[in-house]
Amino acid sequence: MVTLKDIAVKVGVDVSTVSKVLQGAPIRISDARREEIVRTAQEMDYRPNLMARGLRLKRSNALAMIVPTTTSYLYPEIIDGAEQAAEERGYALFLIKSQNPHTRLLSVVGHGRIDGLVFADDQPSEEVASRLNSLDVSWVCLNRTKPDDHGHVALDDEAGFNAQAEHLLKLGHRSIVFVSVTPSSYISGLCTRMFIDRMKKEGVDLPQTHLFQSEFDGGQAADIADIIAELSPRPTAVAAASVQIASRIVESLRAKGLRIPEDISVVGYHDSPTALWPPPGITTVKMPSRRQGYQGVSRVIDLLNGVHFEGETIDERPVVIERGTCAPL
Amino acid sequence: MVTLKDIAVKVGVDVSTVSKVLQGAPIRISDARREEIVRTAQEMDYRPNLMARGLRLKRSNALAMIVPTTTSYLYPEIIDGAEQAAEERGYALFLIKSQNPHTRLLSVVGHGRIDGLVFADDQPSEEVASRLNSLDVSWVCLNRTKPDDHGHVALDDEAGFNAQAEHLLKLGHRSIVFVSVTPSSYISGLCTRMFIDRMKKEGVDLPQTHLFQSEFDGGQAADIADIIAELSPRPTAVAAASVQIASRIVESLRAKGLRIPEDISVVGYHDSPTALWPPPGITTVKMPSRRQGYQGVSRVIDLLNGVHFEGETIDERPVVIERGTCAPL
DNA sequence: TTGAAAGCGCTAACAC
DNA sequence: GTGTTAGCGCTTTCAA
Repeated sequence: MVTLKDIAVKVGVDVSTVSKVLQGAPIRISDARREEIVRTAQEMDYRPNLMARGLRLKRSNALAMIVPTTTSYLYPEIIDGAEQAAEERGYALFLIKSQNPHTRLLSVVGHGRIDGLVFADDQPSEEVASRLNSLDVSWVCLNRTKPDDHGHVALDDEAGFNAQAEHLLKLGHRSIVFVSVTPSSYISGLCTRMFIDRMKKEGVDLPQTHLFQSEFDGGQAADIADIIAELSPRPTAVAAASVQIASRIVESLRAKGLRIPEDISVVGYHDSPTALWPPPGITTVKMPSRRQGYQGVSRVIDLLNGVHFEGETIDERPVVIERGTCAPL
Repeated sequence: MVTLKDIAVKVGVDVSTVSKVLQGAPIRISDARREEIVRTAQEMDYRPNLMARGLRLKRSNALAMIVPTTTSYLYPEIIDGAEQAAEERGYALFLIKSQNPHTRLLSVVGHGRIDGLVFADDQPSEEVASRLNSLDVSWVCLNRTKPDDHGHVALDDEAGFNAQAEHLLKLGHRSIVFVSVTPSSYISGLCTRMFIDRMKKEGVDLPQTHLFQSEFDGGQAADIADIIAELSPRPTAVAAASVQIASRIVESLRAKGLRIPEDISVVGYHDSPTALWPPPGITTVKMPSRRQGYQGVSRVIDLLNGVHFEGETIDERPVVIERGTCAPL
């Protein structure tokens, strides 16, 4: 392992000089010296000892993002955004599989090993949260279980479900089914309301018989599709709060002999590889998940630098990705 | 932040004494003292500074596992096993999303931040491998692209495809299709051969027309199912090298009006949540992936402790999970 | 322009 | 039984 001292000895200067030069600190030094130091460091493949630096600076320059066990298809995008932000700001980003309770998390994050955390899935319990604070670990959540919690980086689901509703309305649909997700966050519990409200503005009422609930991964979607197929009069469109649900519904309705989108239009929510099945894919509302990951990391780093932060909603516009499961009435 | 010194001052002893007591080192000290030190540490919620310890010991006690971008369904099991091993041996385990090339990996692993790596997906390039070695980072791979590479923790796919073949043979099938995966590792390139060899032992020959290749995630499976359905005489069983492929084939064959398993039996490879679709799920060969993750981490830790390691094949037996897509001829 | 020195929190060899 | 001491590699203040 090559240290600052090795370089210092080789060049014939003091370690502190090498340290300053390598950091690009604004010191006055002859260009020749500076160049020689930099070159020598490269030649020797010098890599700073992060433990020593961390001990001195009380900073590890490492972040971790907690992601769920189930390989839910939203996370690759979030992770990509998060990694980009981390890289841009010179931080290392690790992933930790989320587990409940988060007790093991504390020993992994440890003391000084990780500067900040992004909870991409669930949220820390009161106890874990206060331990994190006492360990001086900054953290933000991407999901919300309560409206007024510790700083969050949330998606604008109101805009998302608005966009979904508008897409169907624009195509002329008025007899619509909405399949929400089992509440797992503050927002998912409200999605039915958001969708209904937007519909009501257009004078479209959704009766109770047109409201369903499924697991995010599409668990009960097949049963729901059975019921939808039997409704009379048959609705002309189905909006689902996840693309997995939409995908399953398309499969099930087709299996019953219904044509999608000719007989019924189907639209999902969020975009992911799942949305490509069945081919040529599900029409869906793409939310700015990548950006959410990016901002999550950015905000944690800001917190570390003393920049206060109350919470944030990503204002990038939702985009309807048309893949052929929606048609005009 | 509370340090050893804080405790030492409070109790009225030296830091080194506190250090030794808290590590449970075999020193002679009065029980009263020892008890007081331990109690005080607890009361003050002492947490060792991992940077300081790491600097001193030249060990971070942290490992990372490289997992692929695509949320392939095998990984949850591998990760679970890996985390268990890490926890048992007192290591923190982080996940890093695999990326090609691995250049960013080096800066994330840094110098001293991570003691060892498990590559769960691909393998490091020559260059990255040599950098890791020069950084004194131990590593193992779970996959193999070459037969005689740096120490691996591999699955016994020979036994796996044997078990798959035997299951179909035992049910009386003799006209069989095999769908392999696009080679991504040393083993996956050989899977067709393993299956065929086992079949040949029983006097069953697979003609070229009965051999297909698909992406691991089932990409081309629908097209392949189309061809299978038209084969004449129609084969009585399909063996696939992934459960995703099997799942897609079952769906496609059923969509064409064939009954599974009455008309054709289908068996997958590996087990995962995907195997539950379509209900009640796909009959498959479960490989010891959990164990593979566990051993991967164990071996890295062994390497760190100077225990040499050439490579290993998990000898836990593959198990056929019967879910109803296979029937006797 | 450059160097000396202190110290981050911890461990371990050695002294008493 | 317990304390002294040195040092891991780095940064930063202060001195020259």
